[in-house]
Amino acid sequence: MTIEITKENPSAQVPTIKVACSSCNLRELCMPIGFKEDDMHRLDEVVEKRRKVKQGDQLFTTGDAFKSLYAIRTGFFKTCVSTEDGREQVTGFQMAGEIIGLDGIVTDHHNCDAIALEDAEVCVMPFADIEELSREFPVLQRHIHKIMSREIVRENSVMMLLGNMRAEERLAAFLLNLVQRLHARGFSQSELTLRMTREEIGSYLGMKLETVSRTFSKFSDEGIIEVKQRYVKIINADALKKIFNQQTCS
Amino acid sequence: MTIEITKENPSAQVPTIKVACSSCNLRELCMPIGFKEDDMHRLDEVVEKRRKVKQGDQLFTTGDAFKSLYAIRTGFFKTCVSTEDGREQVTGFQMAGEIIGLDGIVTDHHNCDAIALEDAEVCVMPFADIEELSREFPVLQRHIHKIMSREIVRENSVMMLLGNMRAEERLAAFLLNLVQRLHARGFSQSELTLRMTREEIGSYLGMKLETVSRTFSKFSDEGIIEVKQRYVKIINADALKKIFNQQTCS
DNA sequence: GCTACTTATTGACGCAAGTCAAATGGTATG
DNA sequence: CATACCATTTGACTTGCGTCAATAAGTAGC
Repeated sequence: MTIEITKENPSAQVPTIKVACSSCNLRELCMPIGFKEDDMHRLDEVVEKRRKVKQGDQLFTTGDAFKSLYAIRTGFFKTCVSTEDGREQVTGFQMAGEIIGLDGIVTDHHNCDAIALEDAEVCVMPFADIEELSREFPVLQRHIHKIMSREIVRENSVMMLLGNMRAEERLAAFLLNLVQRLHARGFSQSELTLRMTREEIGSYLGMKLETVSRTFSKFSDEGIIEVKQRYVKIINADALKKIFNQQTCS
Repeated sequence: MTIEITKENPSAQVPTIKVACSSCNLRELCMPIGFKEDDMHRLDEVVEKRRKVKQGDQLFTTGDAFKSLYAIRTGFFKTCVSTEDGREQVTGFQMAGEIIGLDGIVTDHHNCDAIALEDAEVCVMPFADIEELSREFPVLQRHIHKIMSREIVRENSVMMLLGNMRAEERLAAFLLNLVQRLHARGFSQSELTLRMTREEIGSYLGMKLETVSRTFSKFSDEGIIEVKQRYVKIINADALKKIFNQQTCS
């Protein structure tokens, strides 16, 4: 039995209830397109239940048994890995419609931590079910492959960022990527509220929080952006793109 | 029809000839274990043909249509991405038994260049066939998923390297990873011949070739390794591991 | 074996980003 | 609404690595 979750029925949003992808407004972000109407309801089987994660709590942590992938329904996450001596590397920031947990497939245990940066809700998708259904539906199979490939390609460009770029380029790339993803979700193309601290941005971009702060201030002084704590407004997107793309001088 | 390729029959190793995974000595590296004897021969269908790539040549390049994954049979590759202004980031080094091309799935076009660092031979595996067969064989399906997940996890640790570690730690990690993979292929645990230049190592590790060279010399002065151009001998693996793991002082 | 070219090593110096530190602004808690 | 605690900003100083440059060691072509 499937219970439709709507804004009008918020009390239905408890972890143990069956939920439907077929009626989810994020479907086109996390599910394949081109499904037939009939098959769509088979897809609903993938989502076992929903789970709420409070800000600051972990969805999973390194070493946890891997059982499911998670589609973010609401909220914002960071994933990170740590060295033995406690240094932390943020490996990504994830928002609604994105899938986390792929790191766990290879060893059957998670290889990073996923932490909610704001109160969040995820769809729990048992990986065994995903595999079974994707044997039946080539379009789902292809979709899963694309999601994993996309993550590989994303990480390639982060490596480029970390290996070759200077602080200003990194932050410009970061901001552009963030607004672009937010825009795809119906938010503003020029304004955003950061869900992470300067330290977390710095960890992701391979720089110290002071350098992040200074670079924000520099962009602000140059009239490229407006910053007030977590609020950022992009005044001159072209200037940001120019910093990111060429940095011809040097 | 399948023609078995052996050392005794080298003339069979031309690109257009059908080849067999079932008799390949690298099978346990690139193919799933637990296949039944009968099914094993179905697996042979995956490899369409072999392809030779000369040192310095590209197996594929950014923008090429994606059609196949490649299993490296012999030789050594680097994969890299570039910025518009020509800066290059090496995203990985791949050796026999490893799979390249996963970057192409998401957009149906390759998103990096794969270049042979020595004469190489790869098994061409059309992705459509892989997908079809993996619908039939869950063990193959799971294997593909694990390979992609492994790549994601590997890139996570490169991000840690690039974002948090100092030059010595990066090079120590690099050397340890390389000998470990070579050892798994039956080579020495303590000696290796680098297939890449200092510049390529530097690109991978986010440092300049001079810094790579200096760090090699420093390890050599400290008696941790012996270096003569591309030849490297690890004298004190524990010292390397210590540099990589803690770097407690700083 | 000579010439030309690529790769690697080493030194001297400069700078982008790190470190340390202090002040300020925000936010949560009782 | 006062207290405590973070997060952020900014300044002063340090440093690891980059840059530039010269030399040496390999390697390929003729």
